[in-house]
Amino acid sequence: MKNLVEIPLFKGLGAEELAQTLKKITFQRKTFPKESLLASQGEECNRLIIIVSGNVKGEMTDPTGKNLKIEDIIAPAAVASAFLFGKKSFFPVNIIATSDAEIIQIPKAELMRLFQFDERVLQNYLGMISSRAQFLSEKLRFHSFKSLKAKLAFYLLNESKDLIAFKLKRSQSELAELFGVARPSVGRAFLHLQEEGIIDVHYREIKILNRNALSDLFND
Amino acid sequence: MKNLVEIPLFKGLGAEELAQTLKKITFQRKTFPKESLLASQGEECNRLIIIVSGNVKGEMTDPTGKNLKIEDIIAPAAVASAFLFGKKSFFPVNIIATSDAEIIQIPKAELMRLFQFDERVLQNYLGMISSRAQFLSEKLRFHSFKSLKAKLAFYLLNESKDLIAFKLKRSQSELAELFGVARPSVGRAFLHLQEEGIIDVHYREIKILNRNALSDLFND
DNA sequence: ATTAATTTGTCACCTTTGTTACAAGTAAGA
DNA sequence: TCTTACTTGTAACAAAGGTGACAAATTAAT
Repeated sequence: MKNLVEIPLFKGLGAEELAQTLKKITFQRKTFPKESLLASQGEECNRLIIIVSGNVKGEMTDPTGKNLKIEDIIAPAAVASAFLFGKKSFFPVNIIATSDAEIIQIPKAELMRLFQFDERVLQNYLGMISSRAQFLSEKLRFHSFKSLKAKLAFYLLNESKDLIAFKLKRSQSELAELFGVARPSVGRAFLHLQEEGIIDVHYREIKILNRNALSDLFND
Repeated sequence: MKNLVEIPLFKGLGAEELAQTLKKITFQRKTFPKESLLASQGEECNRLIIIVSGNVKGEMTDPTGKNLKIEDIIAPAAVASAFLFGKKSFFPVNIIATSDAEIIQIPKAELMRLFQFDERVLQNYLGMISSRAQFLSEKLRFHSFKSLKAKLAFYLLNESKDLIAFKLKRSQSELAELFGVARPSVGRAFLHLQEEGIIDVHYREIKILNRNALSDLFND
């Protein structure tokens, strides 16, 4: 049983302080087995769900029936925090446990009371939903790149962190899923970048030979 | 001089009530002439900027020095609200007035005080960021539809509002821009749907002949 | 009603990505 | 070490969408 002090929403509060605060509100604490559904796309979002331990993912179902993974959420983190206060408060994605997961659920009204009790919790929550909006905004910018090569170039530049040579954290299959394209297409895109002398690829080892050319690909 | 009661952040507050509340905090009210810079890329985002009247744009300077317009913001609206409390608390773009603009600026700490004075303001702010996230999420879901036909089918079903025949609000060129494809491709997609007997098209007049087939295009 | 501007239909050809398939390379465990 | 599972390289063909062009239809403006 993980300690709730480690949760971002409660950052800055001491253990005893947190215990006292939590006594004032009503909330649930429960566990979900791997692969189970915590919430489904379209369901009413009337509570804050926080992953205390374990991992979950947000997944959108696309028209061909394939699932497009939007995000991995690794404990400790909140789910659907940005959708709790909107006009249409419905989950935008299916929330699925990718491991056994322990969560807490706080009803919306109780969360508001929590904000009144402790300004730090409010600060934390504002930070969480703001970061979420930033994340979505970046994801959208990413999807707006027209060609696969542009997406790959953007991804590689971000991954490289100013290093010339580095190792990819994901397989080509995972990249294909992230980019929403077929796996061989990712292979081809790597091949093209290599043929153009922009990068050097050997399995997951990447060497950036022409950083400017790489950024030109998405800075049209 | 626009009335601040019309601003979304202060929705639900009466004029007198709002005046009293605003007396308790420190904030700036000022005007910017057309083309002037309200905030620059990289600058710390430590205040909420609300456009009371006029229009501004967000513009990004890319590595090669070109300016790329990211977003238009039309009064009344908040600027960079997700960057005030987020992890990356720097303006990601230059904020430039595209007309004479009247704004108010509330320092972050004063905004927090405002949240304490009036829970409705907090609710409004939470709602604003939530709506933004919902907007982004829907946009993302739309982009996740793999084929143009799926996007078009989704769009047509949403536009139809249970009617069999209706008139499109947008031209094919506008749809092309919305979908991120070329204009003739939109025309082809309409043609295909017509050839398949799913819809009947005559310029902007649309008749849905097979609603199920239409939803199948993005539902599986 | 007539003209001008915009929108739409459609064509031919090109590029990118999807699909399927199989061989070869790599990593991790027995 | 050897085996097994997974990842990568690559090929051939299909399908979707991009591009540029032009005519025809519609709408807006005079």
